[in-house]
Amino acid sequence: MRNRDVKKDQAPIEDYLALGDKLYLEGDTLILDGVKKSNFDLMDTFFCGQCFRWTYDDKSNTFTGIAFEKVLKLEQKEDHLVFHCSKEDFNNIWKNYFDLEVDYEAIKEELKKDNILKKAIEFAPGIRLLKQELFETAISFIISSNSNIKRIRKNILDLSTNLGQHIIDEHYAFPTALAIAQADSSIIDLCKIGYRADYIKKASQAIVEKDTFHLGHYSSLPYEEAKNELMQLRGVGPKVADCIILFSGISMNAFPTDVWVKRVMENLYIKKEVTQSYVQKYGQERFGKLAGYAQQYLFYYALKKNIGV
DNA sequence: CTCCAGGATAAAC
DNA sequence: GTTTATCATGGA
Repeated sequence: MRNRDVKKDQAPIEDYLALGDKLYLEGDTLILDGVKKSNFDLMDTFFCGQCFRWTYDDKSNTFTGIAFEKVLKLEQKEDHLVFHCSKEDFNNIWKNYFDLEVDYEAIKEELKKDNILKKAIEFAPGIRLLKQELFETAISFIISSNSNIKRIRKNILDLSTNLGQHIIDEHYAFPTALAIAQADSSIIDLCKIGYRADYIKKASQAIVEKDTFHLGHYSSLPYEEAKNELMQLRGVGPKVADCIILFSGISMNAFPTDVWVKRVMENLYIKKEVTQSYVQKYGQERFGKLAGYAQQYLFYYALKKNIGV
């Protein structure tokens, strides 16, 4: 950063009451002032397993990601974030993508009444739940099944490079449903998705045929109905459906239960071995409307602390 | 070499 | 309705 005093003298172009922050224009960047790692940590947010298209360059201390057909570069400073984007893109895309109008301090305060969650939250208090594009989320988590995060990231990068629209430099948008539905199998095979290649192609074809595959439709449905409808897609079972519901922002009541969440819940809460569906319902009932947030804090905590292994 | 990875599917119980 | 073998690929 150049000179904080200069920007402080300017009138903020917008207030963000949820964060208690203000947005300033500075050259061709935007400054979101008053953000500390304790309430928004880019590293933990991008690498806690909810998304797969962000990278970090430690030489420039810059995060680069692609979403909604836009490339964004970000920097985290001591008390502010630097957005390399226009005011229009910030307001139209990133403000919602980063969930900036939701008060995470209130959410964390509520969840920290639970002593176990308190430890998980204090381990990574800066995680925010991204509102990701519905189709990208669906395909990404179909690919995630029985895989690992490193490989998922490469699969999605390859898929975007081969089938997505070129944006700038080496960056490509996530492919459209039509692009995957019509893609030649030999091109998808280049991405080394394995047996999931058939899943994403059939799911994409079904999505192209549907006129209801959009956020508004699923958000208008009760959780169970949205989940059942998503599970009609090839490659979407209960866990993947919950990931789609949570990470695209359909409902924050979802509690995706993978091996790590199952382990941490069995070890720290339930104190015995149970089924996956038992853990999923238990989490939803225990954490209610905040189940999705609780899940992500617990998942990351379990993953990094190797709980239950 | 075997085992596992943010699971889903079809088939068997 | 609930368990179980199988699925393609890469890393440990």
